[in-house]
Amino acid sequence: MKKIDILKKLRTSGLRPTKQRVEIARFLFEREKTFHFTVESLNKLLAKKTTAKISLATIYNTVHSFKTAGHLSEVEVRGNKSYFDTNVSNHHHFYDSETSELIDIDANDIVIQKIPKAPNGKKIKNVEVFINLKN
Amino acid sequence: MKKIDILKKLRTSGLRPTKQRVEIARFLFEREKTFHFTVESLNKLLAKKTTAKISLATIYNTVHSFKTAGHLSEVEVRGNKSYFDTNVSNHHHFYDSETSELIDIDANDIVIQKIPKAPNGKKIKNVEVFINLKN
DNA sequence: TTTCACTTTAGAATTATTATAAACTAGAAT
DNA sequence: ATTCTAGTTTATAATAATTCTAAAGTGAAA
Ligand SMILES: [Mn+2]
Ligand SMILES: [Mn+2]
Ligand SMILES: [Zn+2]
Ligand SMILES: [Zn+2]
Repeated sequence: MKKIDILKKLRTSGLRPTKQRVEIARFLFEREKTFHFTVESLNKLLAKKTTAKISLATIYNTVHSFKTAGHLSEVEVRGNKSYFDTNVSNHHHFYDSETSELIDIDANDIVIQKIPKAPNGKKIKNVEVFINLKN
Repeated sequence: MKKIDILKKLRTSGLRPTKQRVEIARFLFEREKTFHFTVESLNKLLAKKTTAKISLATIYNTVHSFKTAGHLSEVEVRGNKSYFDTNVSNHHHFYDSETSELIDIDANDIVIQKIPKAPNGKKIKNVEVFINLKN
């Protein structure tokens, strides 16, 4: 992903490209593979990777803006901490509770044959599969 | 579920049948259908239902003991609050984000045809499906 | 250069949960 | 029945994750 795309991510999130936001955006989006993270882990990684200091509040704010804009998704998986995901397409996850790690599963790699119909008056928004792992 | 079974739930959880614990256990287990709850919602419901005052700490402790003993399961579903489930068998859920409600889906009502194999050195512990609902 | 809306940040506040430690209670032993 | 004691309850403190607040900083445009 090029720098121009980073600026686009920010623009489409309604965010001005400040030093801090560009650092965060580059760290999140300039990568090949999906990145799963918590705000805590992102904060630590950013502190190691970059010279500039970025406050936790800015990380929370920026991550939420990206989520609202659809550039990040949130994965419900582990207790009382939020997990975020740079993969915003419809997909599934392995979850390794030993390491607290998520691994992507492509939507096409899981095929559901039989599914119940939604309760009265409701519709199905999406289906999420978690495959929990053990050693 | 009879009172004798309630006492068994407590005994098998390593808990003496105190007034508070019996109240909690009866409220959780003397019902036909699955009950999904948070500690907060359980606390409110118990406060309405019973005369005796039960402290929040006791509710947390008792719920955790039941979970450890396998009489309750925890469902990862909504942000930063824990959801518990009186259905401890392998099953799936509808999740209605409008009402924050879970609805059980019998394991047999979802059939998965194709599933990826676990990553190197890992095994599949279980598969959980969430069907998110909208209006 | 001044302006001013937007931004960052430290720290306070809030929420969910867990830990602590003093007062209480159920049984067992006398 | 009374005593004893390990287990229990509870208020409150501590912790953890997140959100809020308000003061200081920044930068593009006037
Ligand atoms: Mn979660
Ligand atoms: Mn959760
Ligand atoms: Zn993912
Ligand atoms: Zn359930």
